[in-house]
Amino acid sequence: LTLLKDVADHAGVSTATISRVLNGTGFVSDALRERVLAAVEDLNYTPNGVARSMAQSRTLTLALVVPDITNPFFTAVARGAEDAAQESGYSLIFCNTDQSPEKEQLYLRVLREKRVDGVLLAVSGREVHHIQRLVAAGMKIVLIDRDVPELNLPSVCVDNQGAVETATRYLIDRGHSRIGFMTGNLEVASAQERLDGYLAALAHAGIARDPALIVSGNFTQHGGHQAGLSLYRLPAPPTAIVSSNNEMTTGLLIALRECGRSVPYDVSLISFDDLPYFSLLEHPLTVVAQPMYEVGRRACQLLLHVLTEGTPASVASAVRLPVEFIARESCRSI
Amino acid sequence: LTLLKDVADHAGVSTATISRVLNGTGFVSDALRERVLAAVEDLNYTPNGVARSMAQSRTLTLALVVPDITNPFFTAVARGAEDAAQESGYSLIFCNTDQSPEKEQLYLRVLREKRVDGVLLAVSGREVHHIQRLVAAGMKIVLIDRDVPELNLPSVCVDNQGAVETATRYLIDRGHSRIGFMTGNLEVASAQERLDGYLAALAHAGIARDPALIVSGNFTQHGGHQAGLSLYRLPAPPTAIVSSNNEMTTGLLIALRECGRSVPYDVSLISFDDLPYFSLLEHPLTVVAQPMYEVGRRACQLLLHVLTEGTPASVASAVRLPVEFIARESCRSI
DNA sequence: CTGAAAGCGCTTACAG
DNA sequence: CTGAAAGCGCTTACAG
Repeated sequence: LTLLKDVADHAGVSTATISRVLNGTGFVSDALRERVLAAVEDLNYTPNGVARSMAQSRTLTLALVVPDITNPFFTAVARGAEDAAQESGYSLIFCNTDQSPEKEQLYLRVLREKRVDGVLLAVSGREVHHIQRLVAAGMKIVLIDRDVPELNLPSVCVDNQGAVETATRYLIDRGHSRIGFMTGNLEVASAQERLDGYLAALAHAGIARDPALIVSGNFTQHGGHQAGLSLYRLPAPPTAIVSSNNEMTTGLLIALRECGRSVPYDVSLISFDDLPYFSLLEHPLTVVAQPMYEVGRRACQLLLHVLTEGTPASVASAVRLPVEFIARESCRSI
Repeated sequence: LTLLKDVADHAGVSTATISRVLNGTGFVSDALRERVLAAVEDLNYTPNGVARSMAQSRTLTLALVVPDITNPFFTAVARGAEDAAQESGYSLIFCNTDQSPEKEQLYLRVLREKRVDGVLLAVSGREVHHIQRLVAAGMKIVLIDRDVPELNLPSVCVDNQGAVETATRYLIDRGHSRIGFMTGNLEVASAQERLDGYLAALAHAGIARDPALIVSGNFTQHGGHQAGLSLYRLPAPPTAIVSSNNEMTTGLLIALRECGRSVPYDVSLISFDDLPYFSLLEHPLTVVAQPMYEVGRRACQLLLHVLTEGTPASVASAVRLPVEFIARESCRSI
C-alpha cells in the first residue's frame, strides 16, 4: 500500500506539500502541484481516511437511526438522507432500533465512539436523558419524524395533527360519526399528534369520543392487523377508520379481508402515508401523503448546515413539512 | 472531552493498562482492573474509535452498495445485513448507485479511503475492472443478488433460472403459450438468468420464442409500467406474463389497470419477488418469493467470516439460496 | 503483571 | 511558496 510518504519521495517534496495540493489548502506553486499530481497518479495513491479523520477530527460520516428501515416511510427517508449526504461528500451509517430505547442507546454510544459528525434520529421513546447527555457532550443531532421539544434540537417533521384533523373531518362531512382510529406507539410524538388531530376533529364536530374505537397498532403491520381484528369484535364496529401509518394500514387491510369487510362499502378508510399500491387496490385509498423523501433530504441538509454553520436559532430549525390530502375512492357517504 | 491519558492519570496507571482492560487483551491484575474500571466510570470515558481504528487498522465498519434501497428487495436485504453486522459489533454504511457504474466506482473509492473492513456489493454493470483492482488492493467484497463469475468472489444469490423456469412451466401447464416476459436490466446476471429460465421452459415445452413478447422494464416501476403498456400495443397481447421483479410488477399492474385489463381474467400473472400487498389485491398474485432478508443476512455473515477466517474456497462460497413458488389466484387455465 | 515508547498515516501551525 | 516537526488518541511489541 502506498503512503503519503511514498508519494512525497517519488515527487521529491515533503508530505506537507502533497497534503496541501490534495486538500487544496495553502499555496503551492504550479510546478510542484504538477509534479505532485503526477506522482499521485503514478503510484495510484489513495489517502487513508482514518488517518485524515484523526488529524482533522471529522469523519465525513453521518448516521441515520430509525426504528426499522423496512418501514417504507423510513426507507424513503433513508434515500433522501443518503442523497443529500452523498452530494456533500458524506457517508451514511444506518441503524435499526426496533423502537427499543436500549438498542437506541447502544447505537448512539457506538456512533459516538466512531465519532460520526452527526446523526439523524427518530427517537424511540420518551426517555431522553441519554440523548441530552450526548448533546451536552457535543454530539450533533437532528430529529426526524418525531420532535421532542424539551431537547430543543433542530428537527424535520410534518404537520401530523392538521393532517389527521383534515382526514377525520373529511369523514365527518360524509356523515360518519362512529370513526375508528388506529394509533401508533403513543410514546412517540407523531403518534400522539395524530391522535390529537382525530380528537380535535371530533370535538370540533361535537361528536363524543368513544374509547372503544381508538385502538393501537403500534405502527407495525402486525399491530395493525391485530387492532383491525379487535375493531370487528366490537358489538358495533366503526363505519370509517383512520389509520396512523402505512404499515398499520397494510395490516388493517389484511384484517378487513379476513373479516370479509370491503372498502368502502362496509367501511370507509383513510390512511396516513401513501404507497404505490394504495392506488392499485380495487378501490384506491384516500390518504394523507407525507413528503417522505423530502423529510430525509431536508433533515440531512439541516444537519450538514449545523455542522458547517453551527446550530441555528431553534425557532428557525423546527421544520414542519406540509402533507397532502389525496381523495380517492375509499370513502363513501352515509 | 476525556482521553485515555486522563483515565490513566485518574487511576494512577499507564495508558497501556487502561487499553488492556478495555480491550480484554493481555493480563491485568484484578486490583488494577478494578481501579481502571472505576476511573473509566468516574470520568465517563468513551474511547475514540478513530484513533483505535488507526492503531488497529480496522474500522468495524462495513458497507452495503445497492442500486436503490427503496426497492423493497434491497430494503429487506439491507435489514438482514444490518442485523448481522450489528450482532457482531459492526456498523453498516449504505450507498445507492442507481445502477450507475460511475456512481458505483465513486462510492467504492470513498469506501476504500474510509478503510471499511468489507463491502456487500450488488454490481451495477458488466464492467468490473475497477472491482478487480480493488480486490487486488485487498478490499474484501461479497457479491449479493448478482454473481460475476470472472471476479471469483464469495456471493449470495438465489436460483434465478430455476425459479423462473418453474413459474413459466406453471403457466404452460395451464395452457398458455403466448407468455410475455418482462426482464430487468440484462447487464446484470440475475436478469439474464431469469430470462434464461423463461427461455428454457419454452424450449422444454417446444414453444417457439416470440421476441415481441419479451420486453424490458429495467427492474424499475416506471420501466415496468412502460413495458406493460407496450405489451398492449401488440396486435396479439400475451395471455400471461412473468415479471422479473417486484418493482416492475407494480408498474405492470398500473399499466394493466390503465388498459382496463384484469388479472387473471384478461391475463395471468406471476411475479418474481413477493410483497405484502400482493396478497391484498382482488386476486392475490402467484409469485416466486426470494428470501430477501436472508440474502442480506447470509451475505453479511459470509463477509464477516471472510474478515476473520480469510476467504473460503470459492466453491463453498458461491451461495445460492432457494426460492419458494407460491400459487395464489392470478393465473387461470385456458 | 506493568510501563515507556514507538508507531498507525495523515494535517497544520510554525519557521524560513 | 515549502519543509521539519509536533500532534491527533489510541495499541502493542519490547523490556523489565
